[in-house]
Amino acid sequence: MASSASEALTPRAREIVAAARLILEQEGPDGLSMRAIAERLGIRAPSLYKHVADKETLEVALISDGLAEIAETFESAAAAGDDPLASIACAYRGWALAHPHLYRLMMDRPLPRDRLAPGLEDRAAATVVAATGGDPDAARAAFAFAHGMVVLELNERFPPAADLDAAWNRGVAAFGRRRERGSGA
Amino acid sequence: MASSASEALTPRAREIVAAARLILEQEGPDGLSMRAIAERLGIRAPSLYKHVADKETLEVALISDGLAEIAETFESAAAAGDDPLASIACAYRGWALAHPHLYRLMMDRPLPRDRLAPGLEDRAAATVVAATGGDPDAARAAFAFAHGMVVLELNERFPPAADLDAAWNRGVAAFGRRRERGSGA
DNA sequence: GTCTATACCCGGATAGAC
DNA sequence: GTCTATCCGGGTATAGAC
Repeated sequence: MASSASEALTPRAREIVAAARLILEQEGPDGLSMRAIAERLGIRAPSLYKHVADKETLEVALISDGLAEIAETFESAAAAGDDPLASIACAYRGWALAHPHLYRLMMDRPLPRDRLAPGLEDRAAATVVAATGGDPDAARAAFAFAHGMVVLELNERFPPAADLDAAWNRGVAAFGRRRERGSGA
Repeated sequence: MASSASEALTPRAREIVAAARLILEQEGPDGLSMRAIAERLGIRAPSLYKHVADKETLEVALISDGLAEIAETFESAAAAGDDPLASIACAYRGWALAHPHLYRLMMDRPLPRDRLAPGLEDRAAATVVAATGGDPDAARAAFAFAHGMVVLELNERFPPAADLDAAWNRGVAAFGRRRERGSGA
């Protein structure tokens, strides 16, 4: 199943993307230079340009891979528990905290929609919409809440003593599908 | 009333901060170089260092000023309408959309708490806590929601057709103080 | 308080040899 | 496909003259 945009790249280019990701996750965005990527592969920076057009292409590949991973994570989470929105929220937070620099790279700018695999963005969104009972306003509000919580947590914006789990629960409860009488199926 | 941290700076330093703010708001963070600031003031970059220690000090001043403005905005909003949380949310969104680059400078990193005027952060937070009926979890969730909405809107993350006002209303309703029977006073 | 000159670092990217 | 050499741009910041 082709879920990663970097699969359209040559094998060598995929190695370069993989090296870039390691550097990004370990050293942050300031460490992600073409020179550093080349060094990790044991070559010189100019050689990279035989395989990748430019740095921006590399970043698009990283963003695309991250999006695909989030979509997969959402689908697993939604299928797992009896409270899809809570499961998705938990998965979202977990993924973001596990990949802070990649998460920021993905979120801190407009999506390069014209360079992503078609349907990728919708795939991630669909599970959230479903979990909010098909209400797009609630889905967007829930997305905003989750992103806000994650990014404020990453940026150490809350007081150290703050109970972030409680705040998460408060938000998830606010946007969850209203339980219907009887079965939800 | 001393609400702005840059009031502790010399008059010339405040002129520099003002120039920096104009550049930041008009050209974004990449345009905010010491050279550009100096040029706007009709001097050379090295001269700035007679008045300001370094660039980071300048950024702290910008952040501090922005925080003070937000706190003032919140206080006015909370006092104005009959639904404080909705008023604050509206003020928050309005301020952020009016100052996108400054907003990001303020939010995209940990707060330099040790370099801010004491009580400044709490002052902004207090109105939100009050508007959520004193529930800190709800206040944090509301903060996260508002920040998420604003930053996703700034980053053009929602579909162009999305009704963001509706999403805002959905979130504000979710975190607002539960109306008590009779009067709220 | 401003200047010139400059040190020192970094980055992305290209040309052309091998 | 990799290399060396290099271009060209940018940035913060300091030294020392005036």
